[in-house]
Amino acid sequence: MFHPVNSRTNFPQLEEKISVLWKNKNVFARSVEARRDGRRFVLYEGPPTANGSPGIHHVLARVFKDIIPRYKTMKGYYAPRIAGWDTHGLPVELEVEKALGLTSKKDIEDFGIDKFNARCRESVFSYLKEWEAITERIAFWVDLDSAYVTMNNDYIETVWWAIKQMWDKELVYQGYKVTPHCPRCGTSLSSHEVALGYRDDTEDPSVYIKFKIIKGLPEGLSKNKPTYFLAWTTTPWTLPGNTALAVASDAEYVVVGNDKEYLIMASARLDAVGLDDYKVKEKLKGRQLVGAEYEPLFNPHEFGVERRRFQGSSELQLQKADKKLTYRVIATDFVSMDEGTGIVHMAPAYGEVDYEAGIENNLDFIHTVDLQGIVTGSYPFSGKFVKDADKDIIADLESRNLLFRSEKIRHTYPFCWRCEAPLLYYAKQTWYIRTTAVKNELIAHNDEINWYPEHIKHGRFGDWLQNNVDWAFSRERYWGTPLPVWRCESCGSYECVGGIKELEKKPGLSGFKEPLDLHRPFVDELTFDCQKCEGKMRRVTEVIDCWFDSGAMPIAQHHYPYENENLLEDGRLPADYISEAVDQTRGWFYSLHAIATLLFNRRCFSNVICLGHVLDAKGEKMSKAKGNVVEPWAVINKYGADALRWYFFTSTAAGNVYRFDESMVAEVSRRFLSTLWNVYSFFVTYANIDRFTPGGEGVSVELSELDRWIISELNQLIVDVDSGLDGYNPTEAGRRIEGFVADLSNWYVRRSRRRFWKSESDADKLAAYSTLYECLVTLAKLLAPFIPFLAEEMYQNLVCSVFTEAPDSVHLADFPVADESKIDKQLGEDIRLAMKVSSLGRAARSQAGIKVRQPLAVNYVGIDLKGRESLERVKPQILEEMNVKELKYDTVENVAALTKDGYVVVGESPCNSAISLEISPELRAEGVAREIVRRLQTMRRSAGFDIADHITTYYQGEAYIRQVMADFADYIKQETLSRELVEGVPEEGVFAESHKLSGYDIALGVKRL
RNA sequence: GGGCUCGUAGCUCAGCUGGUUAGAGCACCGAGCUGAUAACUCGGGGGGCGUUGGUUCGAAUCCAACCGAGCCCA
Repeated sequence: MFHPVNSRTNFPQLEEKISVLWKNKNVFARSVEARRDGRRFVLYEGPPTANGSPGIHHVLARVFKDIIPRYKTMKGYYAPRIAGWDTHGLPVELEVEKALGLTSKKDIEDFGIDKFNARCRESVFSYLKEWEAITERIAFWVDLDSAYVTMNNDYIETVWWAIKQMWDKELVYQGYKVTPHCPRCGTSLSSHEVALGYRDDTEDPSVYIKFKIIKGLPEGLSKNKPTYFLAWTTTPWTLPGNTALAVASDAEYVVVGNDKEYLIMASARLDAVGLDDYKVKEKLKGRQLVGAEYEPLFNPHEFGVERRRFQGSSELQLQKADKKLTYRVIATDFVSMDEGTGIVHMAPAYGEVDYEAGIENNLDFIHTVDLQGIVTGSYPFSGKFVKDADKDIIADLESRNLLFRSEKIRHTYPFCWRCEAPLLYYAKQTWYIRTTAVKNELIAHNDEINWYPEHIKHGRFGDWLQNNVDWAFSRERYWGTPLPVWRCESCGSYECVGGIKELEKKPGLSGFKEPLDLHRPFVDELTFDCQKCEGKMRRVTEVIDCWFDSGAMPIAQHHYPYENENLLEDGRLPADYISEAVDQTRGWFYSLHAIATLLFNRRCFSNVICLGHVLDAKGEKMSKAKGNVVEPWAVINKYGADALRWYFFTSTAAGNVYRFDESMVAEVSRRFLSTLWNVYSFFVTYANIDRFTPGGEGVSVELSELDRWIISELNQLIVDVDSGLDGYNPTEAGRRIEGFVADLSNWYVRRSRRRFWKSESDADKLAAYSTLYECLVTLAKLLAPFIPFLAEEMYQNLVCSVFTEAPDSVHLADFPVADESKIDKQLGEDIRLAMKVSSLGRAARSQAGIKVRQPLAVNYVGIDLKGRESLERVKPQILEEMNVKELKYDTVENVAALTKDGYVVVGESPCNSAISLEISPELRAEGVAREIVRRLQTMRRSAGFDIADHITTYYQGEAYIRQVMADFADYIKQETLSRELVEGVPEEGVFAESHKLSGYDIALGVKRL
């Protein structure tokens, strides 16, 4: 006996019950261990930060991370999965700053780095419980107990080791990077923060400056008059940092002159600048200006400022003092003709594009401002804040006749969202990893990766690699893996430390405290002796980008190479599979790829499903501000985790955006899960009535054609689902299962109903039970990776309750293997056609107003010869489904012509169907008998009888009814489980009703025996 | 501003190696069936396949530009 299954169920409740079962039986761990001898299958879990609650998009990623290893486990792979937590980074710091009311780096330092970092340490696990709860609730099977944590000493030590490896290969260097910088908070802002602080209508200077040309003058100009390039800026304070002018190669430039001077600018901007009273002397292309040299507005060497020069990368070389310094004109592709003069002032220290152009053109690089926004050096305006220095600079230029015009404009400018100080784009010293040195390898290894969807490979990710720039990986912050670089206070030499033992051996080490904490400020106190001089080595202040932390997880989670030293050989790197959302292409996907390439020159992962984002029902991004964030718990508690999982797997291709609407999950539950459940419940109900016990292997039963058909479909399904999952396409695989379940429910079970219902337990009935049983058990296994709860419920009841020797969880079972010899493509096509013809027949009946319950003599089908053969093979099914005595074939044309003989014809290419409206007395009587049966069935139900209850039926009626009751007595008894058909008034208390059937009055009564 | 993706029925999605009249599910309307099924069956309304060009005998499908959305980067 199976446990009785109600046709309705509460999925969330069921799931929680199953969850407990798994826990009690330790199923996850056993499912992994059982495959210990199998080939390894490695999932890397991209670590989330547990300082906020998990959102619906996290559920999406986690179920995709789950399904593939579950499938692989069932296929015999050894697939341990380790959870991980990302614990460092600016978001964590910002959260803590907010909680403590701190607004600047100075605030943090006053508060104390030790106390601040202690708060960060607490904060990162503030939602750990909730993360663990949801992970378990959605059945993302991952080892939470051995989770790696990026802030642990072992983890950090491996990260240090990784940096040291790169350091030794000279892949780490110091350069500059232009970032939006708040001079008051003393920190860079992320682009997200910058976006918070844009202000329209900001008043700024708008000045036109003259740069005097020294060399490369256009010919034919009077040598007596000076010639200037005219450039424009809204940030005069960056002018002392100017080291080049940029033009557009293809644009037209003009030389205009008056009696005192010549000016050069783009013709397109002449009117806007208002040089009407100047005469055009010459026209030329931008490229003709390239290389022309001009005099700096301020020679840095005269004001005690250092001058450095790019060497083709972010590295800079100090330049000697040069009294006759000149700068030159370069061509770039970003010169705008919508504002300014078409000649752009370039200050590589104070603009991102300027900086990039600096690298490309080996320009000079000059810093004239410090991090507080104060002008350095010995300029007349030194010591002033940049925005205050503006007017002094303008005045200075005017006094030297280098100012053409000075105005004010209003435009949009970014301010610090916390302190409202104007942001400065500022080149800061930063540590870089020279990823460009391995660019070819990055590209080559990307070729070895299977991307789903495929376009990411050469699209978003491939492009990113093609345009690779060195990784600026240091952060001037507090809560992160400290950069393991020490600098000598006296000679300035650097050393990189790659591990704790190495550190302990450093001569003169001081500040080492137990218990060791590799975070600031404790590492900052570790000093040792310089090997080159008598000086002391002190750690630089930076921490590293937390993307480096997470990108190092393949080795750091195993504390490589200090432990697990064989991890490169035993299949743990590369991973077989990872999955995250698309925004990780330049985040985690990249950091994994880059680090593995830099360290080991191999790819880091072999297959990756790159997920689309989850948007709200209107297609808009979810945000707290909009209030459209979907709370995963609400959905899970209402519909269950399986419904949500199924929605994520099948609603759209994984790479597309998800337009999340709760009603979609509801639909999934109704359409798919409850259909499946009802087939299951139907089976259990009838199997229990008939005390069916599955025979297991080796018991042969004579299958009917219908059985052979669904078994054929089932085996085809196994092939399809297997190849879908093997190809990292759960969507396609899931949709196939949906199709199968629809066929199973709406054709196989409907067509087999009578086989289950009939009283005698013959071979045919056994075949039906065996077949449906096989379908359900196989479905449970196929579905296990998708909807682990429901699959388990079915398996527990269908398999475990019968076969004590079977694995005690569906997740310990093997994935089904198709028996391709049972796939009968022809039979599949035959049935498909039978379904179509049945549909046409029903349409014809519907049009004629004749119920399916009324038997008809003949059904004409217009179809080609091949179709006739098909239908002939499955004829009994059609006869029964259509309730006709005979099926006749003809050409489509001839069948269509039957209309004029009073037939009703319905057609849909390539076939049609016709029925006659004539009904013989015999057929009419049979129809009435079926009406009576239906009535009695309904009454049984209304009376509250059990399906298997036997009854006595009472009837009264006119002669015709009595005749029908007599003629069809056996049939009626069998269908309604009536032991007797008694003519007469039922006794007191019997459930009775009166009806008019086909024009005849009838009174019926049913009594449970 | 650049890159990638997406745009097909009211909604969610198929179709897109070019080839009859563009499909499914849900929703809606009408009818039917009902002792497995909040299921099912039949019918109906609802589509200028984002727009505009081009290639072709033929374009939802290939190409180009544009528009809109999402993401990433400026």
